Amino acid sequence: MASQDDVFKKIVSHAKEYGFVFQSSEIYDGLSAVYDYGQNGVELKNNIKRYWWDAMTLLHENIVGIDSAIFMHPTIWKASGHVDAFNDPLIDNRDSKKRYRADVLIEDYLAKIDEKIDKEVAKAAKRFGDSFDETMFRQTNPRVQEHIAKRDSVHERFAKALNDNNLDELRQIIIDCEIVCPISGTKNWTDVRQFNLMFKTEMGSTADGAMTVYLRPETAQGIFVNYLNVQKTGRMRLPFGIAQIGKAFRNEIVARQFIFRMREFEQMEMQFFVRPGQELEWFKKWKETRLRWHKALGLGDDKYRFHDHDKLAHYANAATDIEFEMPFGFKEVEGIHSRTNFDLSQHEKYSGKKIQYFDPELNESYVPYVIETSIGVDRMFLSVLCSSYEEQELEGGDKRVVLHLPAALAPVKCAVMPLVRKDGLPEKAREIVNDLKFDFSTHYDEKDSIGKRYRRQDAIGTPFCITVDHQTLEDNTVTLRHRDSMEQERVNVDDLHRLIHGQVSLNSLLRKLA
RNA sequence: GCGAAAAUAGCUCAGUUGGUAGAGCACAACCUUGCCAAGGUUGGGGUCGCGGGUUCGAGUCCCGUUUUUCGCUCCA
Repeated sequence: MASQDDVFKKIVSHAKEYGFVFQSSEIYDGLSAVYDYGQNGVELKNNIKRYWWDAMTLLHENIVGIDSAIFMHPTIWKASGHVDAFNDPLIDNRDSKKRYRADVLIEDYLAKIDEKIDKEVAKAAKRFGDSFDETMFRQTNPRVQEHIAKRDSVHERFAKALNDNNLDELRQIIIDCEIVCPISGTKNWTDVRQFNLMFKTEMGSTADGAMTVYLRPETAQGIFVNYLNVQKTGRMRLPFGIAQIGKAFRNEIVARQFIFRMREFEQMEMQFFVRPGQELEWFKKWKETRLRWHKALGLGDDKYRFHDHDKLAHYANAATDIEFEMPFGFKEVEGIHSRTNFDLSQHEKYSGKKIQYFDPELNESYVPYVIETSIGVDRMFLSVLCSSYEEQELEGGDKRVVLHLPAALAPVKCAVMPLVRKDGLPEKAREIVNDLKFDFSTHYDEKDSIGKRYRRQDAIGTPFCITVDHQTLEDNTVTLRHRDSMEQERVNVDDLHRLIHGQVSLNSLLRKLA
């Protein structure tokens, strides 16, 4: 396990040293759980996104893409359940380590005062018998009056604190009322915090005209609210899917493990709309389709497993994760959910618009059911990086660090280098670059020894190195060096394009899926 | 969020009882160089995460804070 941690540390260092991932705002000490992609990272990430996008939209004629805004109408998050589920003021007891809703603690306390009053009343009623005047008793009895005064003053503070969303005041009420933890019996409380996972901001420039809007915590809702637009303008017939790639934001309480759990992250989601009753059949189909997409990358079939959910979310009737073996264990990379008609029905209810599909075969209208495939771009990036990283011992005791990236995902496809920096070799190499650069991301490098230059390319996962030597000037051939085997072959310059294209194009990956 | 550990050059790290901030690799320039991190010369780069305190003097001791990692907790 320790060596696994070491490997992960090395991968994180490597990611920084070679321009894949940097900590955000690093020169200002960084920002917790936010990361930037560097010059090589952005290329790798874009290639991953392109692989997914093409697999969805090119290979399925009934799947189209959209790009919805990050800002959405706030009511959408009420409809989806995101607002209510995560707006509670929470407080922890440091001794029992239990977490409570602060408002519930105070309400319980108020209820207990009422119980005390009722007890006093009951006792008096027993004593006075038929002549007991309850209203009079409540208004005049000093002990009851004391309880009522206490209750009313606390209730007033409580209502005001809730209304002002004043968390400090909520805590102060708990302290002042000497409310104890039901488990530990102590008053050792933390601050009251609101664990809303959604980031809030304001839209509109004037204070009174401003509206609270949220940064979306998932991209899925952007698809649901555009269901009608796409279905109608695209003349889509069920079953069909809508795909989207975009940023999402979650104010995670604990965000850790490098780019595995970030506060700002990117999702690739596809919502597939089907006839009610057929959803589980499609769920199964998409499980297989998605796993095939992962395995086509060749990172190792044994690195994947399904994790079926036993406990289902309120909106789902089946759910599974595709987990990938990271250096820190099997972790969720993609989720596949059968979301029923929950989301579209909720939007029907909250928007007042009819969101249905007229099925010409059944001759009836219904709210479609949805199968969702949702994959984290950054997690995918991490899984590719981790499984590609290798420290090799070479013959003669040399070492090299090589990224065995799938060639189609590599940030740089080939590097062209003159064997020596003289005799017209650099010029010839430039000539080759100027031809290849229109189709492939191509590096030129003439600095340092040839071995060193190979190692530099290995470290960022460049699949091919092309070396120009004196023979090139005579017969127009170069050596083509393969990253993984380190083997070289002598090929004609005119064949380079064809040879490289066959290995590095997305096309070659996509064909495995057909 | 709680507990623990760490932070020194781009990377990996050393830095003695508190006494002028170092190494290897990397980077830049020039020379040399015929295929897997070659050699030579020269150079750039660090207010030791940040802010206080103790001290004649702090990378080193104390307090706070930020970030990261690990365990627990949480995860619609």
